[in-house]
Amino acid sequence: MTHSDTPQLTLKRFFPYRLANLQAAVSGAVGRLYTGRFNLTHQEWRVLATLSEYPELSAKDIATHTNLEKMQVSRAIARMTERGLLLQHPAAHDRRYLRLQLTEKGLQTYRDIVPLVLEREAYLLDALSAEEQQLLDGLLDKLLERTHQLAEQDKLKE
Amino acid sequence: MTHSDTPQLTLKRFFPYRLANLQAAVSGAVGRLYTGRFNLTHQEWRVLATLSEYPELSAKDIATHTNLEKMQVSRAIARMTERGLLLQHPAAHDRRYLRLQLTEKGLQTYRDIVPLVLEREAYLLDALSAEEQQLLDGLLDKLLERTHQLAEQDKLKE
DNA sequence: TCAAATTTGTTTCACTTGAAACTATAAGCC
DNA sequence: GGCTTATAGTTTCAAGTGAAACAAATTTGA
Repeated sequence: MTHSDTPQLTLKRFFPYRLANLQAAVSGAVGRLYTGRFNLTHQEWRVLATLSEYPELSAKDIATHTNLEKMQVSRAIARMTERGLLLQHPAAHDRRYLRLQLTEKGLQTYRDIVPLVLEREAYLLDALSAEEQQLLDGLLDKLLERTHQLAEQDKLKE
Repeated sequence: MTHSDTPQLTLKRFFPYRLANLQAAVSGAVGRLYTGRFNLTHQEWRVLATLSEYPELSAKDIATHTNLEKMQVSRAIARMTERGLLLQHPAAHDRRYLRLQLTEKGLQTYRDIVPLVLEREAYLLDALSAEEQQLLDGLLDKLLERTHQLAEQDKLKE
């Protein structure tokens, strides 16, 4: 290694940068499917997908499931309710909780979108062999685990 | 496969969702290094890194190199100039162009940050074996290529 | 039992952001 | 040359965002 005061950093090879670019591109590619025709934001799509999978969650639960802030969920819910995609009822056992329920229109929207995004996901992953896909899956998990460790470390140092 | 009207989608296993979560976590982990102590935004960091690598680029060039919009670059440049991190001179041959140049303070800031982010990148990637790292690199490239194809397709359909 | 603390969800306020309009300069074309 | 078009960068304006304050309901713990 030659002598140098500053370690080398090449932005184009910097992993966080590469990951950010890929994510933005993937997010855009999938987002184009539901922002235009279905007029859903990214967050609304997540709420829709989560409620389809787990009916009658509360806003809090959705925040947990979707990695969104409770505020973003609150706003997504408000817009979706306004547009007739879901209904809110205060829960009987604890009136702080909202029981959220997709309307038929909400469910239909979900059913319309799912094939589109799955097809696009499949197209993306088709760039990889089955083995590579499985490997990628594991790599993402390992990396995510590390970010949790870093978050822990930083929290302690605060 | 059992019969079902709607193909299955499990948000937690949905690749774009997983990628978005990982990216947010990685971006956060690295961002914490320069947002707090150095008071740089994500975009300012990219501009700083790019100018360190390629001195005297124009704003347009930086936008290209960093995957930022020209507007974001314009704003980053304005803030960084104000804070004494860089200088702008109109280019002699074409006065529309800005010749951007890091000041000593800008360079020093860069030199201070580089070891921190490189260390963090290394820590993240240490979750993977050398082979896995190389593989990941290739996978990201292949996937990125696919997103370009999708962008092309969508552009034509517009 | 009832005051303090906690939890769920909303709202406010200041800041950031993106799209489009705009300014200034240069290039193309007759 | 002079008119149109294109390009670099900035500004404006409306919409989106996050942090923190807030309201309402519930739990805790003397």
